Amino acid sequence: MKHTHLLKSHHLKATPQRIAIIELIHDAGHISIDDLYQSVRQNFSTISLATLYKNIHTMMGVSLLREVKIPGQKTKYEIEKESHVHAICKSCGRIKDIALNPLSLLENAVLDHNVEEVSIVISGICPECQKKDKSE
Amino acid sequence: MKHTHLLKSHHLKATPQRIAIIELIHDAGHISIDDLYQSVRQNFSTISLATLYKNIHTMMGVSLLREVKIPGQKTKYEIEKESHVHAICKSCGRIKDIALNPLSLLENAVLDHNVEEVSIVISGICPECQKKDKSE
DNA sequence: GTATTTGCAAATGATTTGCAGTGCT
DNA sequence: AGCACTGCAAATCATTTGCAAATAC
Repeated sequence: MKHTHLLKSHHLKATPQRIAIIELIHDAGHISIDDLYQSVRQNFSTISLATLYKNIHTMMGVSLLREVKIPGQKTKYEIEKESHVHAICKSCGRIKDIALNPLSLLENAVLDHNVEEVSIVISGICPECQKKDKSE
Repeated sequence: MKHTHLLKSHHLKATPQRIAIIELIHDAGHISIDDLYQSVRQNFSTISLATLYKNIHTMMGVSLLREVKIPGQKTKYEIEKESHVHAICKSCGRIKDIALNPLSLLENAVLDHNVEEVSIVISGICPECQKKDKSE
């Protein structure tokens, strides 16, 4: 499936490089710049890292991609979708998405009873800044 | 309070630089390398970034410090303590720790009803690797 | 006294920028 | 046609390494 529509719907020009980038990130699930670069190069031997970085930032700007930062790993990127948990294996390094619903969490985390570390980050506007914004 | 005992209890030599580093991270809660460097320099004008990095890695190695990676921010470091949630304000950038208990979560997240994004990462050993390990 | 740590300088790695040429719509 | 995108090279920022001198225990 060509991901042209994903780009168009986010008001970005659908260049072949971008289509390839999305295709690869989609297939990989989560991918680092290096791995992405190696893969894209197989179809676009002349693509530059600069182009990759620029596109990734452009796509993050329109909420098409999301940065995944994990302790001890290089930054990875994923297609933005509904909130989910990232489960990392300390042995093989693979990342698995777990849906945010009780059954799925139970099956994956509790029943496998192998969770060693949890890192939760939430973001929003803190109460102080909410007050400030209103008074401006 | 001198954090000498923290170092000793983790089997690390208590150099004045290390004591200052821990002191500052403790006071700041979460701090980036840059900010830490600027602060430490006020007491150790000759300290080098290399020393900072080396010490931070040494201390992470013995689970005294922990890396905090947040989308869109530089890596920060904190003293390792019981699991907690990091709440980031998108406006002022400040990071607040929220204890992992229902009341605290309710008060901070739900009652302030300002959570825009959630990022959860769990790590452990995946079922496949657990099997592999057993059979080796 | 010895092994570790420090601080410097230099190397490496990651990301960004400027700009001329190209290509999408 | 016009503006955004690409790719190159160079710049910048982040992190690591090697090594001689200093220091904790």
